[in-house]
Order: sequence, then structure tokens, then C-alpha cells
Amino acid sequence: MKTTTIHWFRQDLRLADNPALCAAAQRGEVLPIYILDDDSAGDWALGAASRVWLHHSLTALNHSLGGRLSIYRGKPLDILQRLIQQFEVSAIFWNRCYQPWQIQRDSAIKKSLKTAGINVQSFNANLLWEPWTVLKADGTPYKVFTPYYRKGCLHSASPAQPMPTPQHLHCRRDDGALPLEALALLPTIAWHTGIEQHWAMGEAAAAEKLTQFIEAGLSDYRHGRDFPAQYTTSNLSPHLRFGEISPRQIWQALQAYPDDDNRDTFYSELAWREFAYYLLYHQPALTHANLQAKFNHFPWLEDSQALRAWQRGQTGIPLVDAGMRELWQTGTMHNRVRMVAGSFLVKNLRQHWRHGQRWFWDCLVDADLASNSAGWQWVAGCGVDAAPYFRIFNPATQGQKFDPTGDYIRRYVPEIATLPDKYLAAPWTAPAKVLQAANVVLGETYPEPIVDLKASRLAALEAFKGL
DNA sequence: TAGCTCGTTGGACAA
DNA sequence: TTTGTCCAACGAGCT
Repeated sequence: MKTTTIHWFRQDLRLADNPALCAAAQRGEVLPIYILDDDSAGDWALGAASRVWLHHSLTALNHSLGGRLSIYRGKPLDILQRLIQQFEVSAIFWNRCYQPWQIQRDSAIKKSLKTAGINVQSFNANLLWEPWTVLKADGTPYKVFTPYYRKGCLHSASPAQPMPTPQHLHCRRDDGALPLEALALLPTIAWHTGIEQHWAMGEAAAAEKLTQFIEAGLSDYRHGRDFPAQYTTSNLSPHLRFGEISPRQIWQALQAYPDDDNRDTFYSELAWREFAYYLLYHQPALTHANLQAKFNHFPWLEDSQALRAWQRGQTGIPLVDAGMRELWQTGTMHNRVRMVAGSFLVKNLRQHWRHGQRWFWDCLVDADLASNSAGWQWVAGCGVDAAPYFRIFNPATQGQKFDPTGDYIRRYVPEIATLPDKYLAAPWTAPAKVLQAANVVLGETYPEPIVDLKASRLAALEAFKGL
């Protein structure tokens, strides 16, 4: 009699609050597998930083499973069909993913396997509210965050209680599966040591991160989250991205804390993640097309030198450079700095938002197709609920406001660290004497700004008016 | 249906 | 130094 159930791990690299795994465990013996499927992903195969994360996350997961995670690379349907034959599999369970290519692939697999008599079931492990359940009164999807969240989500059923880790999990392993190293997720040139030093990957590390945030960040979250030098943000995004922790676990953990502005603000940040998934589900073109068609005529510039300076953190604008270097060194960037660096690329340098989206995709350990695409469309102003076009961040003002003591800029732009706080965010405004005293020679020890902030802002405003 | 209000994250300038 | 006002335009969402 067939009793083996496959649990196909994808973006749910955890044992706790894993509905598909729980359901599989209840049926008896489980064959837990992971498949690296770059071909189906096409343009959106995992970026380099995400691969580093995945390597360590799979290591941790395999450890939790007592070394019984079976790993493959290739076409999932072929692999699943082979395993069905080899291990007399009667059922295959997984938790849903929401990238358009994943939805397409998974639907086809489900159809094919069901036809062959296999019990195939998918579950929700990654979202608080499924995108198709939150709709306006007229049955169409929301396009603006606030009504989506306030009216749509908060009036829907509350997020469910997380499930415990299955108590009786009997796993078997396929001896023919690949060793993790065969996926070649780590780069051959060791640029990733900064990422490894900065982060601990895996389910236990994610739980620890949540505890830390609740103890140290939550009580000042609403205000403190804007200051990149502080450690007030949760830093849970890459753990969420790989499913090392679920949004339900986070939501419910915070229920025990005071219902104040800090908790509300953090909840709405979780809801922003939901909203990005929601937009992607209802408008799959989010990943590549301006949601506002009038932006198809926007006069973007093509300047590969400027793009390169931005990528390398050599724009001469300290807050932007600090953010881009933080990204390169650690695989993450503080939320406010993402907005400032994004705005600078799209508005001051007037480079197409897809250049920024692509760079972030490759460099961020939390690179998420929904959040990354929605974020860039918002920054560029071509998203559905974008800010008014005349809102253009001034990266010097933002630096003075949100990094007033310069700790963040000094951390990542050491070549100007000796400048007084007053000039740190805009060294080109410092008198010659001050620069000299700090041993800063603009154009030599640190770049001159690659654009004039005021002139490029006005040029962007003109370009927007032209729409 | 027509009309009203509002829109995550701002900047520049004047008083 | 801080606070208020304008920028300027449109569609989503609701009543």
C-alpha cells in the first residue's frame, strides 16, 4: 500500500506553522524535498545574494530534518514523477507561492499529477490574507493601500493561530538526491563573506530575530524605524522571504504586546508585504510594465556610467552611497535609505526603475518579486497608488534629518568620516578649510556629486509635467 | 450618480 | 530654528 507523502519545500523553509508539512505528517511517512528550478523562473531566477541565503537556509532545514532533506535541480514535474514511481508516493503537498511563473507552473503540475491519480494539495503558509479573498464591495481588487488594509484586511477574518511543529515527523530520504553543494549556490569568488557575517540563516535564527525585535525595537518602532543607524527595524524580511518564519507567527506573537502606535505601524508594514503580493496576484505585469500607462512615454535617460556609480556607492551623495554600500556588504539596506537611493536613481539620475529593480534583485537577501517590484513602481511614481510626482526626496536633507549624528554615513563611507556632522550629508557645501581639516579632497578621496541635486530635481519635475 | 475626500514615507520657501 | 503653505493633479473609494 502506498503511504509516502512528498512535502515539497519552496518558500516555506521551516517546520513550525507549516500547514502542508503538518498535513503530510498526519498521513505517515514523509519524503521532504527541495527543487532548484531556475528554468521555470526565467528572468526571475534567484539573485546572487538570495542564493547565498538559500544555501545556508537549506543547510539549517536539512539539519532540522535530521539530514533527511532530498535536494534536486531541474524540472519539478519530471522529478516528482520519478519520485512517485520510485517511492510509491500517494500524495504531494506544498504551500502556495505567488510569483506568476510559480502559479503557472504549479497549476500545470497539479493538473498533471491529479490526472495520474495523485492526491495533490496546496496550502497557505505565506500570507495573512489570500489575495483573492480581499475585494471591494463591487468584487474588484483594491488599488490603494489604506482602504485595502483598513477596510479589506482588517474587516476580514483575523490571521489564524500558527500551527506547532509536527510532533511525529517520520522522514525518509532519497539516496539518489543531490548534495547541497551540487546546487552551486555559493559564489566561486568569495564576495559573500559580509553577508555571512551579518546574518544567521534558518528557522531558529528567524525566531531569535523576532524575539530580539520585540525586546529591543518594538517599543520605539514607529519613530525609530526611520533612523538607519539605529537597530529599531525587525530585519525579518529575508527570513519571511524564505519562509523561515511565517507572517502569522509574527502577527500572533505581537498580539501579546500593547495595542499602541508602534504595534499598529509594524502591523501595517506586514500588511504592505501582503499588499505587494496582492498587487502582483491581480496585476502580474507589476514586474515589468508601468501600472500607469502614461509612464510609457517618460523620458528616461540612458547613462551606464551613472548607473554604475549608483550601484557601487560612488555617486558623491553620502546617504545614497552609504545605502548602496550597505547593500553590497550585507545584502540588505535600511527601508528609508532604500527609498532615498531609489528616488535618487529614478528621479535625479532619471534611470529607468527596472535598472534599480534588477540590481536590488541580485543584491538583496530579501529580494522578493512582489515587494521589490511594487516598491520600485512606488518610488518611480508609476504604480497605482504612487505619491504625487512632485515628491522627490532630497538625499542631503534626508541625511541631515534621519542620520543627524552621521553614524550611518560614517559606517559605510569612512573616507568622509572625519567631516563634522553638519557637512556629512552634503560634503560639497563644506568650506574649503573644513574639507582640508578633514583630509577630504572632493573628486579625489571622495567623488563630487555626479548630478546637481537641485537642477536634476527640476529637470525631473519638468519631465513629469510632460506626461 | 454625482460629488467629496484622500492618497506611507517630501521639499522649498516664506514668515 | 520652527512652522505653515504651496506644489498641482487625478483617480480610487466611498457615501
